[in-house]
Amino acid sequence: MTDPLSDRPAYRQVADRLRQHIDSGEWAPKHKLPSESELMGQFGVSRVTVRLAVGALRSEGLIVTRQGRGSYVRDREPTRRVAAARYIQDAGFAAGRVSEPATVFVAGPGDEPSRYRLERSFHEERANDHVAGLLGMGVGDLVLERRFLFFVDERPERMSTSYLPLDLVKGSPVADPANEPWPGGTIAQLNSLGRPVSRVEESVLARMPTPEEGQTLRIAAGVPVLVITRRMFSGQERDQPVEAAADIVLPADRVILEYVIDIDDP
Amino acid sequence: MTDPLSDRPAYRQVADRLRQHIDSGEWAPKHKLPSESELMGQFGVSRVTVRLAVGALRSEGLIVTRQGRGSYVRDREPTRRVAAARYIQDAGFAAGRVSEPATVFVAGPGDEPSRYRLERSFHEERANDHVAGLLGMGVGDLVLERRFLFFVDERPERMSTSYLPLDLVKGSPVADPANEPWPGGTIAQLNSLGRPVSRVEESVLARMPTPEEGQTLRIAAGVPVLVITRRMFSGQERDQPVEAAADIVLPADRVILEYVIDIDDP
DNA sequence: CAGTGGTCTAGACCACGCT
DNA sequence: GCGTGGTCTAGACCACTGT
Repeated sequence: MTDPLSDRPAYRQVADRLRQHIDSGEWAPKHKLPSESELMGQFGVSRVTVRLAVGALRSEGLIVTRQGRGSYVRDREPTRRVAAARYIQDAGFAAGRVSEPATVFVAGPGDEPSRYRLERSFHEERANDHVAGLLGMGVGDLVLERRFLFFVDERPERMSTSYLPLDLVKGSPVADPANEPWPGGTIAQLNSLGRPVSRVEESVLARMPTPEEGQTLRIAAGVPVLVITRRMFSGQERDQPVEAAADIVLPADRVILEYVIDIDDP
Repeated sequence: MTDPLSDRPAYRQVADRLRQHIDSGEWAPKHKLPSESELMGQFGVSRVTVRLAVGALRSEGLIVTRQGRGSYVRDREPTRRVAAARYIQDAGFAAGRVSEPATVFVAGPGDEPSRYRLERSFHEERANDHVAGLLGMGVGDLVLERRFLFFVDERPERMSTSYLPLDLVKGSPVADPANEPWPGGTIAQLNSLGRPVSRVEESVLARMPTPEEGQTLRIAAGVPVLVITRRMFSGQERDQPVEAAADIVLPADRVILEYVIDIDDP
């Protein structure tokens, strides 16, 4: 029963009570919540009120709801740790100092189901404001735009759009989608073009997914995306050229980003 | 008017149409949406349907709604860039090589309104699983737990809980809340204890805020938080001790994190 | 005061998932 | 078939914001 004398609206009271069960661990992940009609009876409220409460928990990312089945405490799926150190390993691989690149792709389709899978499409485009700003070039300059959709175990796990100056890659193997996935990734590709990467800059933000992102990456309600904007530089001087840039979108319930900041006394 | 023949539910059709106006830029930030009764008339649907549509846009972080006033296209507030390089600067400051720490606090209250403000509370606690794992100590070991709430221009902007091994700081100026804010932050504090920081590790995730976080940090609906888990190390060997750890919660609409990965050939 | 969104009710029909 | 959530309606009263 809800307390009609309380200032707190009924749907919040219901949400609070359900949240307690979840936060306390009494209802573990995958636990099924009472059905809407059961909640109507338990709390003596209408269906709309129950649905407001359940909707609030869904927006908080605490539960998932499936039509015809019910609402369940969200299953915290195993998260992949995405370490920035992978760039260092890829650079070592590209230079021949390390035997393995950071990410191993299984190119499939083979007889075995492939653990990793990649969709991609390449287009020549003219740089808009955003891209021109990233690459340090002029608006309207030609770039190779590459869209990738990366799966792990048939789950979409990363969506990215990458930009390369067209005059850098035109006619090279890098511009051929058939060469993807390329062992060692973009760093190895730039290395093959005679532009060894010396520095990578990433800026990270989080927001709710657009409807399209939600659909493509199969993101549940109440789950944000992490957006990484990445720039790669070669050479040691200031005002280094930007060799490549990318916007990377990751479902936030499946990844943790890891960074190491070394503090070296000079 | 909505299309009743379409498979797409009426409330989604309404949301789609409103979203178009926003995505196209036709409705700029701060633009007022039509009132619920106007939308009922324009689309020929009931109020519940209108509210479902508006609620969807709110969950996507596209609009904010204020009772008695209306719904508005969300104003993208200026974001603060939080650069990991601040640790390097703070370390330089602590070592006396750099004259300014990365962050300058105005301790207020003075006659001038303070641009930065800090609330803090210190407690001695026993490490739970999470804290023990972070600091590499045993469960139940004593730690100094410090809670900080950091404001910029009277807007809450960061909430953090920091952990230090109690035997490291007990009786030192670091354990005295009156010494906050400490120029150069935790890095300078560890330096003063004879533990110069050589490496910082951060892991970053995003999720929706808990109701408490939403209230404390004044986060609008549809805005996630970035959560940084930070560990600081001193010394050069492997199996270095963890000198300090912190969980940092940031509203995702106000910050962008920046990281640099240097790739140095050995 | 009028206009706005916030909450809530009772009732209806539909679509999906499982047995 | 039955129970589940998904969508939708008409109507009501309240709380807040501004004139």
